[in-house]
Amino acid sequence: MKRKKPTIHDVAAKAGVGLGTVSRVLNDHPAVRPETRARVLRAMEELGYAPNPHARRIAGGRSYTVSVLLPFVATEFYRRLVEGIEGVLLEQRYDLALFPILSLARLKRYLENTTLAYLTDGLILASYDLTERFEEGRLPTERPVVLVDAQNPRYDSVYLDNRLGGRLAGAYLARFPGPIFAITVEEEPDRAFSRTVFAERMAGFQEALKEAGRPFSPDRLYTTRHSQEGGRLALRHFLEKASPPLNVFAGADQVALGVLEEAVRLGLTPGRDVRVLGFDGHPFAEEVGLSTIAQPVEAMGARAAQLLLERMRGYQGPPREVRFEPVLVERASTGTPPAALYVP
Amino acid sequence: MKRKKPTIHDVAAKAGVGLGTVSRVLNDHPAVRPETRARVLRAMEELGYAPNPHARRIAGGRSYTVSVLLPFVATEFYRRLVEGIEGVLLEQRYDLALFPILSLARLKRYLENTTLAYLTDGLILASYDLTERFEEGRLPTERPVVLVDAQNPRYDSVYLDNRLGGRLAGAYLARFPGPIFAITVEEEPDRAFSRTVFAERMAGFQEALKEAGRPFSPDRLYTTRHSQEGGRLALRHFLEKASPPLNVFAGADQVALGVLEEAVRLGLTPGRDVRVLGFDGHPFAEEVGLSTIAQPVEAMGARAAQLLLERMRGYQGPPREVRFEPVLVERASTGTPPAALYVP
DNA sequence: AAGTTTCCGTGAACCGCTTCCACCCGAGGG
DNA sequence: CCCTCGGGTGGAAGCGGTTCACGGAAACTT
Repeated sequence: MKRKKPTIHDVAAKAGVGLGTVSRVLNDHPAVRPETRARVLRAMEELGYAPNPHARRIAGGRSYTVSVLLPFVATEFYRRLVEGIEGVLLEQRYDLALFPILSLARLKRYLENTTLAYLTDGLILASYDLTERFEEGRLPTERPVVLVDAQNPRYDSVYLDNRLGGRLAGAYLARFPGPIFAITVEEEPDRAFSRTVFAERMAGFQEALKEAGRPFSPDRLYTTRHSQEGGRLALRHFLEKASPPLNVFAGADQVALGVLEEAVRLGLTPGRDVRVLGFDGHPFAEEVGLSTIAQPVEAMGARAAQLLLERMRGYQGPPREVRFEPVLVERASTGTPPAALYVP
Repeated sequence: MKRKKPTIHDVAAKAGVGLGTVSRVLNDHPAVRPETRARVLRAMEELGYAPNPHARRIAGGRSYTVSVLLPFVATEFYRRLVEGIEGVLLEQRYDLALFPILSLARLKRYLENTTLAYLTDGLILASYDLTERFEEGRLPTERPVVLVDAQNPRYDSVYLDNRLGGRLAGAYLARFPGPIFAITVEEEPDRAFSRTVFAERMAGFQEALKEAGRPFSPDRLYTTRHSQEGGRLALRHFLEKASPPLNVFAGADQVALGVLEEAVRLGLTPGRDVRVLGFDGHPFAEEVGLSTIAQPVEAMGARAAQLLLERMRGYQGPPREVRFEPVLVERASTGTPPAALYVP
């Protein structure tokens, strides 16, 4: 005896109101007396009613769902980003569907086809600026689009000033004695998509170092993938070139974590023998006392969601760019910085 | 002047037939004369018509979309798996939506809420046997469910015999002279979900080794994450314990790749100084000449999709278990195996 | 007190599709 | 030659919502 899902009719009957009224409650329409609204809401509650998004889509042209296209990369960054996006969306009774981009072929299907993904009300593109893969640099969709963790003149975009982050890192590490090394992250080679965030971080880093009178030589840069083990290999590599104390800037917290891990394993003291500065400001950085250039990932996600909501509600203005700034967070992994600038 | 999307009415008008006929063509109903069908199909083609899945869902109770819930882990495995699933589904005019499980909270939302995921016609759960997280060991859904890369008595499941794979690896490496090492993969600790595939592989491996009279001591097992760099660290670690030639079984191709990489970097010759055997049989293994225990990932995905299709079409039988067997693929990374068994 | 507004609410029409019943027509049977 | 029978087809009804024209009652107007 399985009961069918309750519909709007059931709710209307139970609350003793008309269909239209229930619908209005559902859509936050103002013309409903508070007590009526309450009655309807209670009926919904009791019936365990939830509107059918397909029906809403079909009838109203809106599905109350947005698609988030994101790289298929399991990092804390995307977890935080989605959390930020979701926070805002849920509050507005919107749902979100994630579309991991496993391959270029998948992406094309997402966009060219009339799949469910494509029938949502808006699109958030994370990290990849995929626009150039399409004609005229525009995605083949008529729905609003917002980019996050990427910049593009044609669409609203929310991004972090990675160069500034790199500069903060450079200026900070320049104050310490000892050689300075850096680790940058390379994407998987088979990914056709290019990203520039890590390159920007390193550029800013070297810039600041140079300005501080401590130019950075390329052989002190180690490139690896976005893994903890990469950081461990990097530290070993550095230790072959110089002896402690040394300073390491890692382009990503996860990699920095590997550096810390390996330092401890080798009997070195983080913050003294090896000073490590990460980039991201992920929760785990705090747990392990990792100094880092923190980026407000959740806030960026939330902002992107807001921009998209505005567009979905009809805003037609020119593309907006929202720039976020990272901040330096000092913790134990860099020890106590010298009061004065270090002069080599 | 943006044209609206064509609907079934437009197609009907253009083809000079009734609505019902177009719908029948759409659903492969047999009662349509071939020439009529052709005319309708041509009209669709010319109009660029694609049926609206929301409308189909609402009207017929079917949306022609299935959800795939999978771990948010960027590995070749899932790329292949999805490819296998998709191949079968597309053929049957089904669409698929991916739902990456970023966190436990997300999973709950996918299942408990009335989100899009939940409104598709069927569910494929990859890798995680999530059933035990719910009451009575059943997912809170009435749609058919198929597990892949996991086993469960309550649902149809498609899985690889990982223990057998490990045994194959053990039996094979036991034939070579020189010490035998192994690398296993550990999942991210914060993931609440447990997986046993790697443990099973290692169990089988040790079993076979023991049977071959070459028992494996635990200190020859290195644990790392699923990264290439992990393989590199492992090899370094092994080289501190023994000198070449040595034999390495890596629980995953990607890790094996790191071993090869590091071997070359250290001036060792794969297949002679270091014999490496991976697990997965991913395309890149062939490119680099990596011997491996190959699993038919695409076929597993395809099979899972077939099982699901049967269920969606009404099959009510008891849960089915489909077991796949891995096979050993010999390539250059293990060199030429001795004709006779090696006797220590 | 009667006419206006404003506020709430109602339910028919409709969104794009599936389903099912009615209907047409030609072939086979008596 | 009339009657079935059944394949092929058309279109109304309905899926679960949104929207909108419309109406009743209360609140303001003169």
